Amino acid sequence: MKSLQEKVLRLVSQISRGKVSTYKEIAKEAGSPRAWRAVGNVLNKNRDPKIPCHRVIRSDSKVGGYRHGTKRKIALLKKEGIIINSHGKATQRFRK
DNA sequence: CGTATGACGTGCA
DNA sequence: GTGCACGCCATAC
Repeated sequence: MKSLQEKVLRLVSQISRGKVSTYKEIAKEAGSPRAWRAVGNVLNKNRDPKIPCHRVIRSDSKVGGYRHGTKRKIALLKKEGIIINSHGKATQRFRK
């Protein structure tokens, strides 16, 4: 039985560049549709350089937060090709 | 073992 | 449309 963290990290690392996913979707794919809370926690505590955690946004299409700073996350997403609205929303498509 | 926290989500005023 | 409050899971202390 893999820890939630392992599943989450794996799914996040599977996200293609230029695309984003949501905490809820990841939690659902991880096997716990109600664990989006834990998903965010895992990513926060486990800052892995090989995990594009900045590609994970909220279900509202909002960028959400980032351990390094939300601004940083937005900048990375923009570099990836994701367009962020003035309201902090990712107008680009999400999921893989 | 029990309490508190968190990069959240949804509902209601 | 905006703001507040409650609910939820897993992990850390």
